[in-house]
Amino acid sequence: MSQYLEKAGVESPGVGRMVDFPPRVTIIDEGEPARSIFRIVTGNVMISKLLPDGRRQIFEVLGPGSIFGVTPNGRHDSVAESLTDVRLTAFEKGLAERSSSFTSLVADRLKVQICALHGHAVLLGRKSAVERVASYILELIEAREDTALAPEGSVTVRVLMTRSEIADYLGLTLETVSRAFSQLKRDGVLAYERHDGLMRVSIRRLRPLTGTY
Amino acid sequence: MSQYLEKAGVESPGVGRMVDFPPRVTIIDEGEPARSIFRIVTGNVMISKLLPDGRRQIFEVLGPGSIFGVTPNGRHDSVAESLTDVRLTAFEKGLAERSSSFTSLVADRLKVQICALHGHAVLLGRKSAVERVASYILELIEAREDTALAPEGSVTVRVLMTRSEIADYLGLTLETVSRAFSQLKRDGVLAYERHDGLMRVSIRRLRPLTGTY
DNA sequence: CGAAGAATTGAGGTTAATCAACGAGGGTGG
DNA sequence: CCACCCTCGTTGATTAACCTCAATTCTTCG
Repeated sequence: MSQYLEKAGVESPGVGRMVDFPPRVTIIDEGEPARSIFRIVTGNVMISKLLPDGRRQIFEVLGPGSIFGVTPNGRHDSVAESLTDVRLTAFEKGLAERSSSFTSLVADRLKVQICALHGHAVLLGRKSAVERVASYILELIEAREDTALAPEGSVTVRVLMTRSEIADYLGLTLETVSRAFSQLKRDGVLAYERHDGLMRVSIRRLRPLTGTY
Repeated sequence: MSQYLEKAGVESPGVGRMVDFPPRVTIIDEGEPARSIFRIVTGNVMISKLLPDGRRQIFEVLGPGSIFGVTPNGRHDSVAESLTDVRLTAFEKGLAERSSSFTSLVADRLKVQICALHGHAVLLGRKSAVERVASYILELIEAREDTALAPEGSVTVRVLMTRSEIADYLGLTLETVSRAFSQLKRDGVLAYERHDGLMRVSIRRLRPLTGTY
């Protein structure tokens, strides 16, 4: 387990303890014995796997309410790392498994995750580079809290991941991701000047490019 | 729901009813309202999604003991079709959700599935064509019932899927899959003459080609 | 035996990866 | 405060992997 977990733990027995992490630190390492199940209170967490030669695949980017650290055997099969500042609730594994209300909460979340993984498999197996990036941006838009505004017009999103992280999420190289962004910009699908992650997106133009609709 | 389900149903109340399907028929269609949860007794089931333009991605091939037809909302998000002759147990959704023992069985299976989907995402996002096919064959070997024999030597496996189905599973074209098989054959990793799916595989030579170890 | 579906193989094209250079922004230390 | 460095992003040139199109063979089944 990480250093941060030990330091930041605030006991709150029976409910789970609060834990905080700074951006881009490892929360769970692959192969580690599974002691806790985590629930995201605020922030984002990336779940990934590393091949022995260094290739990485990120398969999920989780937000508030999501659960991670669940495994079939007693050992974590993937890496979890913070993308932003993160606040988590950590539940002791054995304890959590005996609570039926908790179990059904976990089961519900797993169903949502499986759904998302199915969609991501389609993206990885069957979509072109531009389709992948377009799908990614649409995902960002749909994940926003203020989901109300402008369902079909233009919206502003903040891209928190680096080009390299997006590449590892979409099964591309960072250069290809960058080129796809540039093309979408040229085509008037999205607009940005500074490299601060903020971009204005035309949903109407974006949606047809995702391959899904 | 499919025609077969209605015809073949054999009531066995409280436990779930038995249902049989011939090979390569649709068990669940995408978008269909979710009424039942299925458990495989014998045979194999493929879970896939179709893009509007016809591109298909198969993300799981399930065997005995596996569960499918579980969704977060009340609607199926993917297609389930039989690969072989299949015998299933169908559980009424509402009923199943009220049984806590059933819920925890489902949860356990979902965890295993998520694990498999993670591995498959790595394959789709980061592996070469030959690595994908090698991984696929290794998967077949590990899924066999008679898993005892020859842990490191040569084994015989039966490839049930067509090249086209394998391609849709591995995110490739059927030609690329065929070429990968041919290459593995040339390199002495596997051997076969007839196109009946039976092949002799050297696990020792196969494993290093999967990219995972 | 003929037809249809599946697998193989070849030739050529396209997409994305690789290799490489450069610019912008942010932080650190002199 | 400024120079430097480092990371991140962008873009160009080239290469490699995989896809597409096409022809041929194998297998099964009526």
